[in-house]
Amino acid sequence: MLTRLFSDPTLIPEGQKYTAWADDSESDEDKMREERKSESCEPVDSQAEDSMSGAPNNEEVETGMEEEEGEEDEVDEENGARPRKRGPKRRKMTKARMERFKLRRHKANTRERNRMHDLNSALDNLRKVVPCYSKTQKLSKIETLRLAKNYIWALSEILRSGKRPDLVSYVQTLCKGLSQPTTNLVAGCLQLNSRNFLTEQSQDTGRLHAPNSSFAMHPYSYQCARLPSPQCQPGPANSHPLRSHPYCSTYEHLYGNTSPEYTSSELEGPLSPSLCTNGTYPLKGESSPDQDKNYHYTMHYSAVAGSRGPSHGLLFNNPALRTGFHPDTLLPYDSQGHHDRTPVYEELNAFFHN
DNA sequence: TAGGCCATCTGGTCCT
DNA sequence: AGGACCAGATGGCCTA
Repeated sequence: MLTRLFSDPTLIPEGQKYTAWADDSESDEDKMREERKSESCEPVDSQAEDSMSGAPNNEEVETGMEEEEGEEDEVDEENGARPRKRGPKRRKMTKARMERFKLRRHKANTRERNRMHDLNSALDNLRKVVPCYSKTQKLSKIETLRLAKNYIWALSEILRSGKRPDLVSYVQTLCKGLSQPTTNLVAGCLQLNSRNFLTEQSQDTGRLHAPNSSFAMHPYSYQCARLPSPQCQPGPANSHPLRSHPYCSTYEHLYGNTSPEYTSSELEGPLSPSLCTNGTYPLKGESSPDQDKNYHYTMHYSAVAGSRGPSHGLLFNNPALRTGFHPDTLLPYDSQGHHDRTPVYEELNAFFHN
């Protein structure tokens, strides 16, 4: 690869590993890529750069780039050949200019890589603060953004209305526009029994979209029953999944049981088999006996507790919160351990149960 | 094997 | 001039 020709380890930030750099063996694919790069290597050098280059004409490199030179190469588009390129004429590449171009390109590639890594890092942080975080089964970028948007919207509605949202509506809000696997994941994280979901959806539409529902003004359609995520399914014996799963907080944990059909007995009983009306998207490892040890999902509500300012006065102006709940004691998310926010959960839980 | 997701390279554009 | 940002292209990996 071209970049490898100029691979300078000092240009790679410490602690960052890139596949392209880590792999020292040059595969056929790499060679093909290099050839492709050489073909597209047509830098337009500035006059200044040209003047800097004191290379004599006999230093001109015989490469495919010179093919762009001359009128004879500007082929008529109607003939189906390459379109005539605009801009200044390509200058012949001397070795020195070629070296400078490659160095420039290499530096730009490094910057771009770092930029994308920063972007991915930020995305990872976002994954941690939206519901259903998992280190082992990450949400895709687009799904993370969608879920984050829905989550923000749901929290905003809670703040605005000051009411406990309906469980199903809450899940619907979170899952709006998400893919089926992600929807299953979120629903599973919320311990939403798929049978209940179907029942409520088909029989209780009026309640779901009742005027007093926090999420009633944004109805949307669903195509499939939401599967209880295997990651949060009940463990062996009579252990409640929420109790057996230290990182699996739930809607009920926070808001209490608000759905008539969503009883604790159903929660504690065996969940119905995985159900999907369109028969697709069973999650990987759904029936795996050791599924619990492989997945750890969290539900996050600290954003509600951490909200401040006049626009979020609802929670903190609530008398229930004035007793024993001190928002000033809350730390920014980054300064807290990710799984170390139990007191916040408890206080929020107390608020929603008052 | 097709499709989704991702990392990387690349050239263009805009800004400082 | 150089960096940031962006979008297109490409190929690898994984899964249904």
